[in-house]
Amino acid sequence: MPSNSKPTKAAAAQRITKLKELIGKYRYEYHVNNKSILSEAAADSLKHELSQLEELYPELITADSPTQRVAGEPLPEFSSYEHKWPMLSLNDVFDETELKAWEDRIAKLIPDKDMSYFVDIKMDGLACSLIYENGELVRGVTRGDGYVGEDVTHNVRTLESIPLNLHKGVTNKELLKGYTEIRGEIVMYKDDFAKLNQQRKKDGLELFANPRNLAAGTMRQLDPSLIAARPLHFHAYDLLRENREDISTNELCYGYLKELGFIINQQAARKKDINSVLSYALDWEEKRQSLNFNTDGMVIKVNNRGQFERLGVVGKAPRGAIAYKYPAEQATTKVRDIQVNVGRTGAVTPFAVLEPVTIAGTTVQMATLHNGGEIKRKDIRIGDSVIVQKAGDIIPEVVESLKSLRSGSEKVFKMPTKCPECDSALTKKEDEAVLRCSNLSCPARTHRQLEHFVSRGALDIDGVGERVVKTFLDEGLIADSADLFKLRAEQISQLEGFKDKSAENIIKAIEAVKNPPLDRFLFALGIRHVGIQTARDLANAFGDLDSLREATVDELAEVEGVGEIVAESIAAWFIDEENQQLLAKFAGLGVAPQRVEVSRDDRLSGKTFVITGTLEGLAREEAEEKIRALGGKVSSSVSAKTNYLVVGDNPGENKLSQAKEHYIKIVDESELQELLRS
DNA sequence: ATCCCTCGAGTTCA
DNA sequence: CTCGAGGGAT
Repeated sequence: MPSNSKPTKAAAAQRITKLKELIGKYRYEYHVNNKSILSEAAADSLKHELSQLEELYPELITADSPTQRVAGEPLPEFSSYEHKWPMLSLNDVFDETELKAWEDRIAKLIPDKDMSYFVDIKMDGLACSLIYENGELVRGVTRGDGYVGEDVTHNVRTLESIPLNLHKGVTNKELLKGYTEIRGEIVMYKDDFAKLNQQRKKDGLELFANPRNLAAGTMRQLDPSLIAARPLHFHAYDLLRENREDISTNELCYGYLKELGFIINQQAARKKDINSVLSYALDWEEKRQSLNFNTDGMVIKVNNRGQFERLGVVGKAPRGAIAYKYPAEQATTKVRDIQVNVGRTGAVTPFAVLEPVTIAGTTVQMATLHNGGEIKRKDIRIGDSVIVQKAGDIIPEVVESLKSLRSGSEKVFKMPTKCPECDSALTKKEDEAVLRCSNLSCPARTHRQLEHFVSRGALDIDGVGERVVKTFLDEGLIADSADLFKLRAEQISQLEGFKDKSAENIIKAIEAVKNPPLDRFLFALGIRHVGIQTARDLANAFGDLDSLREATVDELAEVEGVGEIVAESIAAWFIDEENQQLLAKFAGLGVAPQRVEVSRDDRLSGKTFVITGTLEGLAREEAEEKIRALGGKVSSSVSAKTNYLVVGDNPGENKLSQAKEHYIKIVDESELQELLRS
């Protein structure tokens, strides 16, 4: 959590006031205007900070603090409707210990031997209750504050997944008589959401924030025809009757819901004990990305509905059910500082140093800010409270700064005008976003270039990574990439942390890459705009280093994928005096790239592959290599021209949904192997 | 001139 | 993984 030292009482009081204001505003917008100005996770994070401060200074707790009350207000535009039975919320648990504590609590209250559980995915949508009289839909009501909701009958009638009449074929005919209430969640599927947003992007409209907000926003439209135009779906999870004996277990309940014509989650299942519940929940924590709707956890209920009733209600939540919440993917924290990094091309990129915060199970303390423009656009200042999330589940990103929480001591960050490494001037090209160090031999650039040279995909020297490169540079053993080939084992073994054996190994590894394939060597040189793909195209077109060196800009630009800008950049690199010396140095040390052989086997020619997720049998690079060897192309993003999407473990959501959209063939690893063999 | 596709560059943490 | 820019098709 933010702030590790204890704040003074005055500072805490000030902070508490601001937190209360912001959380209050969030609640108001959320419940009254159905607008989410913060994600639930971010709001939770702020509430957590608030309750921590209140714990520190209990005398600062007031009755109107968000930590003290629970309520919401119905929408003014719709008429309110009082729920016959309140739509309670659930208490949360976050880990095994808390889950087992819940089990202990209910076991004490009901010492039955035959306790089993019913588990379902907790959908991130809009809770809604449907009332049927004698089998006919008469009313739809939103959750509201749990006691009073909004009458959205006209709107729910437009959803195709909501039957206007309960299906007569149900095995329990009682359910078709009298009053029957069906509860469930209205959601928008992720692929539908992506499609809608893509269309809006094309039309230049502002993008929707997330499926839940869009579903909620849609339901509060007063014109039902607008709702019909948006793809919403109702997934049922509960059925309530005056006579509770009509349905004895939740498992049966789900069966009836299905028979009555409702969508239920396929993943819902009965579990015989709490350990099976836990492993099921953990299993879905990993697989949840593959669901077509968002979820932040699982709902666990006592399966027997009689037992559930007997357990009763504490506060605003039933004892017999619990929400097992997955770790949030968003949290709030503070920006301690903003610093900059100099990259291989001299690009200066700022990043935020954050108060460490746990997001989705990992501790985050840094996040890139991309460039000065980004900082300005998001108005991020040193000392700001910010919302941080993991983009694509891996890379942390600062979503926004919470301006209303500012105390006035925050500092505006200015991009430096001089290189932090070598003090040279920084320049920015017209309408380019990045700032670059003008000094071609800036030590930071040399350093990063060397790291690139030895990296995977480039020369890939075994045992030589970032750490070792830095040591060699600092100790003055090398000044450029060619110097690596001059190294002797005695020089290395003298350094701290290296033994004779490891020094030998490094020398061997360096020797082993003296004749790299031309494409890798070109890539390793680090010419601007020449990545591995372009390096490959160039290697294929020119065959050897000398022909490439002598090529004119026009000749270079004839290569597929190389245009004027890239051609100029390549020619300029070879003309540069220092680079010529470097190449001569390589030649003198016996470093000679191999000509590339063009493959005869072209069974996959004309086919474009994209890989997502982790493959089990072969490394990603190997797979790419094999596809290329057979004339296929491997691209990094899915488009209409992609032929196959190879899906491994933990696939990227985006690629998957785009592939589905373009009806691209999706293959798993074994199917890929099959393609490579046949 | 405009759109779509592809590639390069920079990035975090375990 | 995401963003933005370069290349090429239309």
